Parts: sequence; C-alpha cells; structure tokens
Amino acid sequence: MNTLTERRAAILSLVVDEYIRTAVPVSSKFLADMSGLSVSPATVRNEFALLEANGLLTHPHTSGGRIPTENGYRTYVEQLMFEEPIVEEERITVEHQLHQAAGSVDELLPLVSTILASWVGNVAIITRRTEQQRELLQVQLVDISGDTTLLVCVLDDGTVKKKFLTIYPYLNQTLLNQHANALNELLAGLTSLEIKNLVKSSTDFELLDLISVIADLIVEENMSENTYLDGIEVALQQPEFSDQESMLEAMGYLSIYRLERLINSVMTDGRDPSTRIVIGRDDDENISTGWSIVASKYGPDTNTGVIAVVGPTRMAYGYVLPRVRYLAGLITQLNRDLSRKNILDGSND
Amino acid sequence: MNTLTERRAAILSLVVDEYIRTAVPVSSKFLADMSGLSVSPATVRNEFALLEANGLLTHPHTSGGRIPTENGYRTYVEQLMFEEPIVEEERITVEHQLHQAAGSVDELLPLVSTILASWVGNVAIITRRTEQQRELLQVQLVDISGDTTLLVCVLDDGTVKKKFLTIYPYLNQTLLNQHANALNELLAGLTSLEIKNLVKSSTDFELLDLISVIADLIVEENMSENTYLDGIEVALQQPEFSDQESMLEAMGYLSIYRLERLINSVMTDGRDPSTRIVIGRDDDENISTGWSIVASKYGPDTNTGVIAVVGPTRMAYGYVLPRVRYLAGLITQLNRDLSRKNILDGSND
DNA sequence: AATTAGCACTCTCTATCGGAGAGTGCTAAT
DNA sequence: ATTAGCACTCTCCGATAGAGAGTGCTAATT
Repeated sequence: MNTLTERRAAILSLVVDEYIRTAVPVSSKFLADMSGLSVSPATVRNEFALLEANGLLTHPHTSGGRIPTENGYRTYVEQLMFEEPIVEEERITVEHQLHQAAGSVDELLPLVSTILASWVGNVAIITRRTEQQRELLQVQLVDISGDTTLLVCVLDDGTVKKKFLTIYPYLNQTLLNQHANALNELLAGLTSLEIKNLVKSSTDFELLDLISVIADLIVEENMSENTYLDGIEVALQQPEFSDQESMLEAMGYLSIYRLERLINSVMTDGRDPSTRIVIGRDDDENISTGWSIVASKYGPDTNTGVIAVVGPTRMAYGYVLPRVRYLAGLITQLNRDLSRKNILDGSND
Repeated sequence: MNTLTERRAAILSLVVDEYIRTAVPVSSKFLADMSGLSVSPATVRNEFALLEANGLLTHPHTSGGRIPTENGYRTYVEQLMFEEPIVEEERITVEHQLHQAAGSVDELLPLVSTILASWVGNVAIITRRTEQQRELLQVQLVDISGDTTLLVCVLDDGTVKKKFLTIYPYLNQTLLNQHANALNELLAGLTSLEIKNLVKSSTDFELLDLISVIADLIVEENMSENTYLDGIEVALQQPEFSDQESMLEAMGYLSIYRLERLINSVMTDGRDPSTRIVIGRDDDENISTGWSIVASKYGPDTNTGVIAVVGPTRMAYGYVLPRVRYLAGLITQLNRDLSRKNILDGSND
C-alpha cells in the first residue's frame, strides 16, 4: 500500500476537480498538458496506475480516462479539496432574500432551502426538529359546526397548530370561551412536557382529556410542516440522469419522506458534531451507491435541525460544504436572535 | 368534406382507443383482424385516407400506422367515446380514504387529488376559490416578542389564517386580549365584504387599520394553501416523456403555479358551465400542443373551485371524464353537507 | 359502386461493419 | 525516475444492408 506522495495527491485532486466540472473521464494527456505538473503523459499514467492500485481511481473502460472511486472522493474531501470561499455577492443575495422572511422560522427555512439549491444545483433539504421546549402561548376553542370544534394553539415561535375535535355534549361558543380562558390561565407559558407532568401529577382538573390533546398537539411532528426541500428540477438536469429510467429512479430517491429520514439518521449516529459528508454507500449507512450528502446541524441547540445537500457522488464538495456550513451558521444566528428577543420580552411581562 | 359515416366513425373510435391504450400507431391490418368490422385491410385503408382528408387522422411517417390528430380526439370525445363507468371497487376506495379526512376541506382535497392521480395515471389538480362569503368566527392576537404580534383568524370552514404584525406602541398580552375581545364582538359572523363596508361606513372605531388587515387576510389568496396537485411522478412515466429533455420540459409545464392559472382561466371563460375537455392547442387558450385538460367545476357555488386532470393529448378521456365528474360531484356533496350543518347550527345559537 | 387481392414502394428498426480517435499499458531508451 | 514509442483496446460515428411493417394504387371481383 503506497503512501500518497505530494504529486500523486495533486494528480488525484486534479482528476476529481476536472471530473466534477465536466462529468467526463480525465486522460493522462489532459493532465500533462493543461496543468502545472510539467511531467509527461506517461508519468501521469504511472501515477494513475498506482492510484488505481490504492483504490482511489478507476476507469469505466480500458481506453477511457480515469474517474474517482468513492474512496477517491473521500480522500479528496478529507485531505485535498480547496473550499471555495463565499463571495460578497452571495452574502448579498442571502441578506436580500431573507429580508422578506418575517420573524418566523417557517417562512425563513423554505427561502434558505431555495437559495442553497440554486447555489449548488442539487437538492437542498432542511429538517427541523420539533422542540420539546416550545412554550404554549395561547389556546383557542372555536365552534365550527354542531359536532365539530376547532382547537387552535399558538406557540412561542409563531407556529399555529390546529386540530378538529368532536366534543360531547355540545358546547356553544360562550362556553368554549370560558374553557379556553381557563386553559390559558393554566397552561400559558408551559412546554408540552410541563403540561404532561401537570396531567400526571393531579387528576382534579376539568378537561383533562383536552389538556392531554393539547400537550400532544404541541409536539406533533408534522413532516411536511417541518421539512423543506427544493431543487429537484435543477438536480435532475445533471448528466447522471439523462435517461428516463435513472431520472424516475432519482425522483423516487429524492422523495422528501425518504430524505428526511435519511438526513436525520445520518446526523444522529453520534459522530462529528456539526458537519458531515457522506459519499456513496458507506458501510454503516443506508445511502445508495452513486449518491452523496453534505449535511450540517444548525442550532442554537445541538438538536434543532439539519441542513443538507443531496446529489450524485460527482458533487462539487469544495463549493457545497462552505455554503452549507455558512447557511447553517446563519440559521443558528437568526434562531438565537429570535429566542433572545423572547427571553427579553418574558422578563418584561 | 365528407360526413362521418357509421363505419368511418367506428374506425376513428377504434384507432383512438387503441392508440390511447398502447401509444403505438394503429395499422389497417390490426383493425381488420382484431375488431368486429369484418372488412379487409384495404377497405380500412380507404377509410383511413378519407379520415385523413378530413383532418381526423394522420401518420407520423409514410409507413407507420395512423394516429389521431387533435381534431380527431375532439371528434372522438364529442361524439364517439364510451365513458367507462365507475365500478363499485373505486367507490369503496374513495369512501375508505375520505373517511380519514375530518370535517375540513383542506384535509379533504389533497386526498381527492391523490386518488384521482392514481386512478388516471396523470397529474390531478384541484383549485379552490377563496369564498368571499366565508364568515369570520374568531380573532386572536398573540404577543410573540417585543415587536411582533401574531394575528390569528379562524373562519367558518375551519381554515386558520395567520399574519405577523408589528404594532406600536407595544401592547402586552392582556391589552391584546381586550382588543381581540372587542374585535370579536364587532366582527364575529361577518364576511370580508361586510367588514370592509363596516370600515367604509364609519370612522369612529378604534383599530381601524387592524380591521382592514383582517378583512384582507380573510380573502387572501394563498395559492399553495388553495391548490392541491399530485401525480407528477406517475405522469412522467408516460412514454411521451421518455427522454430527459421532454421530461424536464414536462416538469416545467406541470408546475403548480402554471397549472393553477391555466385551469382557472380555462374554466372562467363563460363556456360550458360544469365540465370541459380541452385538447391540444385550442385557438383561444394558451394550452400547449400535445397537452390536454379534463376539468370540472365543483360546488356548491358556481365558483367554488375546479378539479382537473392534466396530461398528454393521448389521454384515456373515456376513463378520465366520468371520474373527474364523479369526484367533483362528491366534493360538492361534502361541501354542501358541511355548510348545511353550519346553517343548522347557526339557528341553534 | 363498393370491396378486395396483389404488389411495388417507403420508411423504420436493427445489426453489422469499418475506420477514426482517444487513451492506455508496456517496453525499452534516456 | 522519467519518457518516447508503439501496439492494443474500446468507444463513437457513419454507412450499409436486410427484415419487417404498412401504405397507396391498380385492377379484379362481387
């Protein structure tokens, strides 16, 4: 097993860069001519052979150029790649676009996913963990029709949750208001957990069932509400998906339901705390061959959510990674600002 | 211009049926052999020639079979096609699935669009017109943070609308509750129009600005909330989209934003009151060549919304039309039940 | 007058072939 | 250790040919 000499590393790096750029296998002649290596094609070929023996390169057919293996990409990402810095123009784009998103995460995150997808030309996905710590601000009960009552809960991050209930015996709006007032007295400012403890600790409240429903509703994981995905169309333009079959397969793979589970499982196996790049079929992950993920947790808590890019293994990691990291930091920052505000207000009340 | 003799009509009908089924041009031999025409291929060819002269058939190349022209499809749809009746099993599917959707349209319609898409193997879309007549049931004002207040409006169909406001000077939750109570006294049970008239007629209310905001919020058209689309993946499996280019083009064409506008414009040009089939590039519509729409208004009002199927011109109209009509009727029925309930309750209060 | 058999013709589809081009692997020379 | 040289492999592309399917037309048949 040969070590990776400096020149060999440079050649691997150039192959990966070029293949990422053009999606065409890279030849020895190209490297000898175009790059600053100042060696002959034959020398490059010798290095190719060694890199191939080390499992970092391969060639699709005898007489095509070289392409990286999954391990080649991994080595490149871990040791060699140049991270393309974010330019002023990109920062301006973000600031300009996020300016429109008012004070709420569920308006912020879809915008960020759209921006990321358009930057990297792949699918961008953002998952959001329902915070157990979210506080209930206000409860409302509204009479919709004879046997249907609408329960509305407003949470401290501006989320509104609703659920249709069937309450017997029939309560008119006046009675519902009285109940809602009582519930607000009792529950305002509490988290789901605190409400559940309340239910457990004593049994002498009225409306115990309703209170349980509220506690569940607050933390209810509604996937489509908490996961944002964009960029399917632009991702499908990659040359990897140039026939109907692979394209349909990709569409199936890129389903928001699959990806949401995938991303979360990748980021909760206790490895690197913040950022992770998974390339191809990693032994202990259920990621398909040919696909990669660049993912980063965002805060403020360790468990708030994940922002990620999903695409073919031939992905511009050096371009994607800093942007995922940057946007993760940005979301964290904005979340922190938001909750700081809430804390300050809390002390005012 | 020859009239459409009975046999000629039968031949046209068979060609359309067969082409819809297989997506392969239909030959004279096939019709002579397989169908009950009991004539020779040569006779069929003579009829082909006449149908072609009438602009109802064409052939892609000299020696392929015949396929219908857009006018051929139109004639077929207007005069010839057999409407495939809905079978018991389908009714059971619908009943079973809709059972899950509680008393609210925004849980009902996505389910219906999914059912329709899976039935017809094409994109199904349902638009919903915001009713000017919806009544406001209750208003809520919730303090989110120092400079952000959340306005929540519950409407009589169970819809919840929210909007972030910035109110100066700062009002704490107690004051907000007082305002909300005052607003409920004043506005509960009114439609947007009535609220606007209220604003116009007198200027001595407090919170006039806020009342205007509420009136606007009630009728705010939020497309993604009011339009439901499903079936993109299954539609893209049609042989019409077998290469990347046409597939990407189709994905662009099937964007929910485009279709929502298209469907509504097709159904609001004052023609047939309930159901319409648009085939290919109709002169006065901006529908692309190669695409068709089967659309139906649903009620209870003439203007409640539209349910439609969008797909390539080679569409099983005889199968699609009864199903679109059936589901339109079903939605109408459910809507009517829902509003009847509201009326009865109203008399109880 | 309508229908049909017969047949030449057209066009697609598929496979095969061959040459050009690109790239490699190996050997021998530097 | 590097490189020139060269035979070899494989893809890509265009040309070619033959099979197959379907038509249009004409003349014969009913």
